[in-house]
Amino acid sequence: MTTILFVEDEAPIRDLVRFALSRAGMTMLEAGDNAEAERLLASRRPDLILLDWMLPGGSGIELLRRLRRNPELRDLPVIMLTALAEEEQKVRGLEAGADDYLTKPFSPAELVARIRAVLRRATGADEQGRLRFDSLELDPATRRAWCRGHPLQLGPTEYRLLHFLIAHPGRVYTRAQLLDYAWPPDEAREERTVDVAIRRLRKALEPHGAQGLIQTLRGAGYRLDHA
Amino acid sequence: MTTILFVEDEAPIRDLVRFALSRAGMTMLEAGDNAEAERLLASRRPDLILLDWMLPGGSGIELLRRLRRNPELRDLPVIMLTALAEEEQKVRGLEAGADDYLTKPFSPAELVARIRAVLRRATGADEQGRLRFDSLELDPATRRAWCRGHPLQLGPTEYRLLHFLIAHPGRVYTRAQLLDYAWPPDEAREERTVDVAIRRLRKALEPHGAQGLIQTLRGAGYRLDHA
DNA sequence: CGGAATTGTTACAGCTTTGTGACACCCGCT
DNA sequence: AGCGGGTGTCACAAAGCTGTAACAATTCCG
Repeated sequence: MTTILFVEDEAPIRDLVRFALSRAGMTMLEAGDNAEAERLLASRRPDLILLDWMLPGGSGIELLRRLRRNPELRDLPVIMLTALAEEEQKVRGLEAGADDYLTKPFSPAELVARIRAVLRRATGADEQGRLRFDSLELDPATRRAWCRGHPLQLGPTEYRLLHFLIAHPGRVYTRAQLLDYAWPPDEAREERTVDVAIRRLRKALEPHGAQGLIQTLRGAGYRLDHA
Repeated sequence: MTTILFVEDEAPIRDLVRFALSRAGMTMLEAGDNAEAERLLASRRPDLILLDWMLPGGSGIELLRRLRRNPELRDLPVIMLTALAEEEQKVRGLEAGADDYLTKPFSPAELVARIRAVLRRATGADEQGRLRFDSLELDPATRRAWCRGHPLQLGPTEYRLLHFLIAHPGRVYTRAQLLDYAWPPDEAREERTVDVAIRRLRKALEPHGAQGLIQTLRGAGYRLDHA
């Protein structure tokens, strides 16, 4: 489920956007100001941040700057919301690292379209929101995955792991990173847990002729890459 | 047959639109004001609402807001009609959740094009406004549902749940989302409530040979999909 | 070549999640 | 007030996953 954090002080606009998002199959986290947003980000990680420019107690750009300095949150796509009269600030927003901007007033369809576009850029999904790599395909909306067109039977952990890997193909991740990114953030887990999950995932791919896609880098971690 | 509800107080414009729609193979329901529109919506479900901004006895936006709060009607696409002089109000229409708007005067071709575009984006109901998936069929207008032609005996909750699922087939929804979308928005409910409702719905489908249509995704939620 | 470190593989116990039936409550109807 | 259908919650049963440990295989390095 795609989760959007909306930082906006006016409640009616929040309601409206929540409605538009829910119709598009997304859920919304809300924050009324920067402080609240940061509190929220400490515990939850949305897929995208929708940030109003004008906020009580510090403008949105401040939050944006702080985000970009935080290694954990740096990759979060941000869409800035500006009123028509604030045209010039839009520029500053983009300079500060926003991925896109939207001028109020906007249509729900436009909002959703922008969000999808930005997310597509950020995650490498195609027009339908599907992720693809080599002979693999994964659809977050239906929570299904295929290999050469054959549906894969994946448990929750295997699915999350494949989802993460396919969204970041080619990169090497240590076991610790994978535990961070593809596991629920609850408690501590043995690093070898990852090995077993990788094994289970490989086993699920094998019967469909996808060998060697998940590579081991001795001493470093794992990587999804062409065989 | 696509049915459009046109809420508009000026008869000449109604005639004009009725003509344009009939040439495009659509039928039109008419209402002169909000009250009449709501009376109509109680018994019939159009595929789209064409809503004039200026109405005697309450502006169109009021109806729009009330629509959006009604779970049964929330998915109905709405196109707002505004006069050129009301340009700025169009903004408010979109903010209230209209899917598109049209500025008077407009050409018949433009009207039909907008309607088609919006309908394409909206849910996949057929010409009679019925929803279908696999062996299931559901008619929002009469609030009835069938499985392989056999009428289903559903309580209100089961009906709303099936309605939502069949309108969004294939997608996975968490228990929290289902509570949001298929339950009255009153108060808090236990998430396990969804399990029980799903169970009751499954039980209602079973006798008619529809097993496995409602799938459980461990750790994620439920999904309506081909077995 | 031998040993150490790293990773692959398997099995299993425990735990979390879900299915299921029962029950009490609410509400509209008679 | 009594009745009955519908709904939310709880408790228990069942199923499915997952983490861990233990052992095998592989790689690395001297």
